[in-house]
Amino acid sequence: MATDDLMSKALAALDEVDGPMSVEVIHRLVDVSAATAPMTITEVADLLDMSPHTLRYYERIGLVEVARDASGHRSYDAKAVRRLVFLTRMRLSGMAMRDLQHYMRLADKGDDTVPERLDLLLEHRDTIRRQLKELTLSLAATEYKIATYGGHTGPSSDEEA
Amino acid sequence: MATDDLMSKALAALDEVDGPMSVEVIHRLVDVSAATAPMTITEVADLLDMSPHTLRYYERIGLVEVARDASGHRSYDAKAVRRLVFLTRMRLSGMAMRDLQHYMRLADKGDDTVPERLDLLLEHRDTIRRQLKELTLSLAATEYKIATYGGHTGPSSDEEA
DNA sequence: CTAGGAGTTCGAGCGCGCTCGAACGCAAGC
DNA sequence: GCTTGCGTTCGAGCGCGCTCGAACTCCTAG
Repeated sequence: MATDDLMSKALAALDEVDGPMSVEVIHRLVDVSAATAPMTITEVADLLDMSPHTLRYYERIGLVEVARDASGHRSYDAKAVRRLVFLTRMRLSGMAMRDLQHYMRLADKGDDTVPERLDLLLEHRDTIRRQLKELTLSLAATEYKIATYGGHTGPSSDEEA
Repeated sequence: MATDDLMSKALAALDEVDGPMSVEVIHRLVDVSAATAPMTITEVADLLDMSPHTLRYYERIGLVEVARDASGHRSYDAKAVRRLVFLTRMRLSGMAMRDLQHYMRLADKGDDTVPERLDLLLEHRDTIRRQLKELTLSLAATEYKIATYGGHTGPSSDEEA
């Protein structure tokens, strides 16, 4: 089973599945750029498919700053929402909270930190690539096992190897 | 950016990275089939790149049964090692402990449970496929962001969106 | 005036998958 | 005999990323 073989298998898999929510979510995230008016916590939560609890959590660990309205309620302006979209996207792709904190501290420091941020992104990209490769192998292994079961439905020769 | 475009990008990524350890680990796992003599806990731990602590943990949550030698030390026979290889592979591919427990309970019940186990595997395969798709999108998003930074190194137009 | 609902802060708790430490057992080597 | 080293059991702790509940405030509708 050559590596290229695995690749094509993985690709085929990707084509087969029409990601029920993931794709949709990302698309939704992309479209938020149009957001203008400040939003309430529940609106943002609904938009990003997360709980208000989590939004408050993100704020308290310093990932995002959020203004308050007259009565002390959070008011998410476009910038905050955009940042949360970015955060969500990165979290979805498996970036660790501590890395996001790091990244955001840099972002808050200004444009001088762009190169450093770029480094973080490049590193993250490599991480994703590694994950992709591992998952592809896992897929192959799982499909092999499935074939073992599906191939001959007789008694298993060796009790779960 | 069409989906096929993303696909090819992901594929290219897969080709670029030569997984420093993941591939190697899997290969090693595959080759263990030759194992014959009972092994000590540290030998198995070294083989599978995990700690003795973790091996004991796997045993105590019922994933695997391990015999003891005369002085009460664990003695991993070929069957146990094979099972651990399988477990490791599945864990690496992200199967949850509770699912593995379920699967192993079934395996211990005998061949009647093969269809049910097959279902679990099929489900897991779909999970991996979904993850692959999500990661591919994440990769695209990250590369887009990188391009944003790499493209023009001037002041960021909108402070981390 | 009162009840409801949405928001607030704060600190604690949870599920996962380990990870560790303390206290002990056993066999080999000096 | 005694240390060294590898193993044992048991229960507790940890890092992550939330998740929840209690107690409170504020605004609105009836």
